[in-house]
Order: sequence, then C-alpha cells, then structure tokens
Amino acid sequence: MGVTERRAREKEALRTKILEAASRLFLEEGFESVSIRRIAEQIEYSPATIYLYFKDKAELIDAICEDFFEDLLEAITAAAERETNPIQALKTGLRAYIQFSIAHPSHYMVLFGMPVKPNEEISPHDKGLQAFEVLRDKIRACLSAGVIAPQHVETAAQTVWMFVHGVTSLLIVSHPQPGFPWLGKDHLVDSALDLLVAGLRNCSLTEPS
Amino acid sequence: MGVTERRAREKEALRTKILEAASRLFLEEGFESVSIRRIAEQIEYSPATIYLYFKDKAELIDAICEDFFEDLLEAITAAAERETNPIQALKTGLRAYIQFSIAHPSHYMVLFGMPVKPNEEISPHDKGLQAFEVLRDKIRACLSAGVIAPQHVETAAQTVWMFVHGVTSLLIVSHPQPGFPWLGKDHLVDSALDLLVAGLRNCSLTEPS
Amino acid sequence: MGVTERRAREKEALRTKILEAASRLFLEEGFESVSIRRIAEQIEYSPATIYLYFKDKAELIDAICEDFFEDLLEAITAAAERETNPIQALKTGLRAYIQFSIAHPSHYMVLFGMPVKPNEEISPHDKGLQAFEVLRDKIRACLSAGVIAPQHVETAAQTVWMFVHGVTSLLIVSHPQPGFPWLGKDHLVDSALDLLVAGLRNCSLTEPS
Amino acid sequence: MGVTERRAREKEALRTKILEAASRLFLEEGFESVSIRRIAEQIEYSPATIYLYFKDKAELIDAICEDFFEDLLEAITAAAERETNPIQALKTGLRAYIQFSIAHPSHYMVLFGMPVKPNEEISPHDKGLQAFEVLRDKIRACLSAGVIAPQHVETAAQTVWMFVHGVTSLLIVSHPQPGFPWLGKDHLVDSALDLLVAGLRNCSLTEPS
DNA sequence: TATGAATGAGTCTTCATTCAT
DNA sequence: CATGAATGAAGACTCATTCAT
Repeated sequence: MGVTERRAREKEALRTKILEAASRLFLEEGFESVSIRRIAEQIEYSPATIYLYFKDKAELIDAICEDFFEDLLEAITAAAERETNPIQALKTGLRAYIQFSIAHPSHYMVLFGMPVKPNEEISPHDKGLQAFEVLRDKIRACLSAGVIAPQHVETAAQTVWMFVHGVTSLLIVSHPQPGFPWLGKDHLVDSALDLLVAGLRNCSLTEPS
Repeated sequence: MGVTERRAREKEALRTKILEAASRLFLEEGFESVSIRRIAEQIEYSPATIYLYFKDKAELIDAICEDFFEDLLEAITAAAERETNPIQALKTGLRAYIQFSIAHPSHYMVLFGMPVKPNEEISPHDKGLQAFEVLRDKIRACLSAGVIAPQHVETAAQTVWMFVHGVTSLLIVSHPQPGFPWLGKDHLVDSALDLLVAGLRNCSLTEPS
Repeated sequence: MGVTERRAREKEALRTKILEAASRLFLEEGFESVSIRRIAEQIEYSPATIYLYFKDKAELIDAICEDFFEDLLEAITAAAERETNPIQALKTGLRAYIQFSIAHPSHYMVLFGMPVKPNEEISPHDKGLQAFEVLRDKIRACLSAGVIAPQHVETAAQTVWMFVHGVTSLLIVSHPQPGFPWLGKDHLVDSALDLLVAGLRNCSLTEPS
Repeated sequence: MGVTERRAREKEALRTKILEAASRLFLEEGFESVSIRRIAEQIEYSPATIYLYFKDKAELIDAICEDFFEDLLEAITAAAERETNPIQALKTGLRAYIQFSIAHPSHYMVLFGMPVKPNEEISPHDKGLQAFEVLRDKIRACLSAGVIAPQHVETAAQTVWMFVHGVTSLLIVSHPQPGFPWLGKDHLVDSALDLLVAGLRNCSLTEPS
C-alpha cells in the first residue's frame, strides 16, 4: 500500500510541476510562448508525457485556472474571517485578492489576461462564481450595516471587481516599467482601496435602466 | 528631384498601407491571427516586401502601438476639449479612453495586457507619457477648482489610471462571458465613473510615506 | 493441474477477446483507426497487456487476417454445401466470397488491398491456399460435369479469382461514390457472376505456353 | 524572359518530382507511409516546401490522381485508335488499361486502392468519367456491330470495369507472391480478356430491376 | 524596389513500444 | 499476469525570416 501511495503522490507532484511550469512560462514569456513543447522542456519530460496528465492543451490551461481560483477563494475567505467591521472586511478581502493575485501573477494573467473566445463553451468556473458571491456578500453586509450608501448590489459588485482587477493586472504587467514614474505598490494598493471605499460611501449606484 | 520626392512619398504610402492592413487584421481577427503572410495578402504584396519597411515583426507591432497611442491621445483630447466643468472634463476624458480602447481591443491588450519583458529595453512610448500627463492635468484642474478633495496628484492619477484600466481590460477580455451575469457595458462604465468621481470628491489620497 | 488448465483457458480467452475487439474496430472504424490503445480501451486492459499476447502490432494484424481467412473459407464452404448443380455451387461459392468480404471491408483490404512487401517473408496463409483449392475443386467439378468448356484448371481458377477480386474490391473502395453513376451492388454482383459463367461456358482457357 | 521561362520550368519540375516521390512511396511502402515528411525526405527538400506546391495533403493526392487519369485516358485512346474490329478495339483498350496501370502501380493504387471517404466531397475526376465513357462507347460499338449479345450498356460497362480492375489490382499487389503458384502475368491478362469477351458474346446482361 | 523560392523551427497531437514494478 | 509511466518518432501544418535574382 505504501507503494500505491507513493505513486499517487509522485503523480500528483508531476501534475503540479507541469502546472507551475506552464504558469511560469506564461508570466515570463507571454501567453504565446506557452506551448506543450516548452512546458515539456522546462520540466525535462517529453511532450507526450504531458498528455498523460491532461487531455489536451485546453484542459491544462483550464486546470491552471481552476486551481488558482480555489486558492484565491481560500485566501480571500481566510483573510477576512475575523473582521467584524464590514468595511474592514470588504477592504481586507479586496486586499487579499490583489495581493494573492500579484503573488501569483502568471496564474492571474492566464485567467484574465487574454480574451475569452466567444464560441468556446467554457464551463464557467464554479470557484470563480463562488468568489464573486463572496464579494456580493461583503457589499450586502456593508449595506445592512448602513456604512455605505444604499445602492444596487450587483452593479456595485461588478464595478468593484473591475476596479480591483485594474489594480491587480496593471501592477502585474507593468510595475515597475522603466520610463514610467510608478509609485510604490503598497502605496498604490492602499490608495486604491481608500478611493474605492470613499466612493461606495458617497455614491448610490443604481440598477441598469 | 521630383523623382526622389515621388519615390519617398510612395515609400511612405506603402509603409502606411502595411500598418493599416495589420491594424485592421488586429482589430478584426485578433492578435494571434496577425501574421506577416496575412498582412502581405491583404496588401497584395509579397511577405518579403514587408521586411523592406520593418526590421521584423516586433518592430511592426511596435509601430502599430505607437499609432494607437497617438489616436488614443487624440480621442481623449478631442472628447474633453469643450468641457468647461473640470469634473465633466475628467469624466469625459476617461470615458473616451475606455471607449476608444474597447473599440480597439487587440491594440489595447497588446499594449497593456502582456507583461513587460524585463530584459527588453522598450523605449517608453512618448505618446503614452503624454497621455498620462493629460490625465494629471485634468486632476490638477479639478483640484484648482476645488471640486475634488485636496490630494497628491501623482497618487490620484496613477490610482485613477489603474481604475480605468480595470474597466477597460475586463470588459475587453471577458464581457460578455457565458455563465457570468454581466450587466450592460454602458451601465458599468457609467457606474464606474460615478464611483470614481465620488471617491475623488471624498478621499484625500496622500503622497507615499 | 486444474489450476494450470484454468490459467491456460483464461489466457486463451483474453487472446480471443483482444482479437475480437480489434476485429470489431477494424470493421466499425476502419483500418486507420485501429490502434493498440483503442483496442486496450475496448477490452478494458492496459496497452502493455496486449504485448503479452502478441509480439507487435503486425503479429496482431496477421492473426486477425488468419481468422478472417478461416471465416471466409467457412462462409464459402457453408454456402455451397447443399448445391448439387456444379455451376450453382461455383456461383454460390463466389457470391459468398464477395458478400462475406464486402461485409468485412477492412479485413479484406488489409489482406488484398496493399502491395505485398517484397522483403517481408510473409508465411503464406494456409487458409488462403485452402480457400483457393476450394475454387479449383469447384471448377474441376464443372469440367467433370461438362457444364463449362474444357480448359486449363489453374488458368481458369486464377482468372476467376482476379474477377471476383475486382468485383469485391471495387465495391468496397468506391461504391457508392458521389459523381459516379454506380448501379446497385446486388445487381452488379449478379451480372458479374452471370458474365463470368457465360465466359467459362464458352471459352477454353489454355495453359501458359 | 529566359529567366522567367527557366523558373517556370524548374517549378514545374519540382512539382513533378514531388508527385513522383509520393507515388513511389505509396507503392513501395504502402498508403500509410505516404507522409509529407517522407516525401520531403525523398526529394531532399523541407516539408514546408511541399506546401508551396500543394495546399494540403489532400490536394497532393488529388493531383496524383488527376495526372494519372489523364495519362491513362491517353494510353487507352492511343492504343485502340487504329482498330477497326470493335471486339479488337475493346480488348485493346482494356489491355492498355491493365498494362498502363500495372506499369504505374503506385498511381493506380492511390486511385483505387483505398476506400473513398464518404463524407469527403471529392470532385469526381473528369478524366475518370471521360475514361469510363470511352469504355461505354466501345461496348456500344460492339453492340451496334452485333458482335456481342444485346444487353444493357451501363451494366456491361460497370461489370467489365470491375473485371479489369480485379486483374489490374491483384497483379499489382500480389504478383508475384512467394507461396502462391501464380501463372505469368501476360498469360493471365490474355486469359482474362478472352474470358471476358466470351462472356459478353454469350450473356445478355439486363438493366437493374 | 520587389519577390519567388525555400527553410528551420515551431505548433498540437497520436502512436507503438518498453520497462520497472 | 498485468500495468502505470514514460518516450521517441512521427503525423499535418504554419510561421517568421532569408536570399538570390
């Protein structure tokens, strides 16, 4: 039985290694450079081996997304767990989103860095929807507590997401960039969250007409 | 001398034709579909000809970006030209940024969607810096008029940019996405700008410590 | 001893299962779709297992052919068994050859559709030779009965075989073919056999000079 | 102009070389061995070069067929041109078909050796249909002259074709085969044609019911 | 100036086969 | 006896790029 277990562990390890190599390539060399061959080179296995772990390239990419979403969701949940102040809970959750994503830039860019192909019937990532529901919840909590202006939850949630996505992705792809006078990351994140909360407090977003 | 001039004019004309064809492909078929061959087909010249005008594909892409920046800058400037209310001028400029970029998704994503390669000494796009200066100006105008809270201009400008980048890029890459309950684009852009302005009015972003 | 026997029986059973699965794939999906992996999937064993029963793919294919020949021989024999009229016996046998082969197109084409590789020392299929001997016999019977013209048996047999091979293989590979006004299969088979018999009745094929 | 001409000639020469290499491979190593890579090796060019001459593999195969059909048609026509006796004309034409095909075994097997894929909308080969029309004509001529039994032309033509195809293809793929007592090719061809004509003289093939 | 011809390197993917366990 | 894991070789095809003309 020891053997079986070790095998399973080794198999899982290689799977993870593949995923990590793919993510790294994506980050370091761009989406276009992520090829089965390159991944295989990185892990020093043959290209064919990768197909023992993933049906095809799409499944591999999808696995990267799924894994990342799961971890991201956990990071957000864990971070905000103990906060009782709903505003703090919201800010902490969003900060966790930004920080965790910046810490895993390649995964994040795989997820949100390239256009969704419209004809591909991608199964929506459950974990992604779950994560978004957490955001809605936190906004609802603020509304219930009366600490932000009364407003349409879905509009607020989607707008907030666009905001944090902007912070996250721009910091990932171009901070630092020679020639642009970027301020420090932490300062920018703090500022962004302050601005966001100030906005929510003072702006009643309405539902679409 | 007439001959030399005509030659120069013709040469410039073909260069422009190449850029336009490439840009059109970019727009209509996405980044991945833009190959030297496809461009050559479009303009009815041979692939080899393109190399007489551009050192390699990277240079061509770079030229397209430069052009895009120029057009983007123009779009922003033109849009806000007649606004006298500084808040309106800011909003109009940002809206122009978002809308023009969404209308040229491939261009935008090439510029801001991929990690800057650290070893590549990309000459910072002058036009990009110019565009950013326009944003700073608009924020300064709001400050001077006292219509937003007193705050650190650079922090505000960078934060605002991160915000509009989030709106732009997320709408480009995943709106619409089957399985996610996206609200309408226009509604989201309006909401985002409202939230942003409310934030600026009520939040004094400080300079980095 | 019981154990040994059971083992042997089981081993034989799996071998047969492999052959049957391969044969079914052959029939249902065509020669090109028959891969060791596909066969392994069908029988729910691992690909490696197949190599315990067959040296390589060629040996497996060969075994299938052998089986096919056996079945073909049986089909021919069974069909003509009760015919007392020697002409009818010949026709019935040939018809059985054609029909059985058309019903197993991939098997037939593997056997007779590809050039014999000159350097391969293929062991002549015994069953094939046996089948051919059946044809000779039927022709001899016709000659003895005086219902066909007196002629050289081997020449007649080989010529007849070429004939029925043409009917069989052409119907397999190109009937129906869009763009060619093929008449119905049954009609063509009937016509071919009528023509053949008429030829044998009226033509004294001679031995080679 | 001399340059242009020479270029055109060279281009044509390479095209022909590709076609010949492909045909040779098909014959010598079987249909499955005909890959773009193998062809490229044979002609000592890179695989990519082949795509400068043929859009894809299908087009290459198609070109082989087209060329062969053209030559075959010419061979048949030329052979029977001077025959005044309609039976002789028919026999001569059929013999030409068999001999030309045996002399170009690979081409022939490309055309008739592998199943037509039913979903592929292969444009019917004009030359092939033309060749078949020549056969119909020869049979009609025999009928008009009253030298064969009155019968349905299309049935006779298709049956005759199946016959000569059998002779041709069996001689190509398995003559000689060690272990089978094949008689000489010429003798078999002569015998086959005699048998065929005897059949046509004495058998009134009917139209399908 | 422009290009036709050519190619090396790369794309994803499948396959028959081996070998340690 | 059976297999999970791995791979080298091959499949069709595309692309950016070069170079002689």
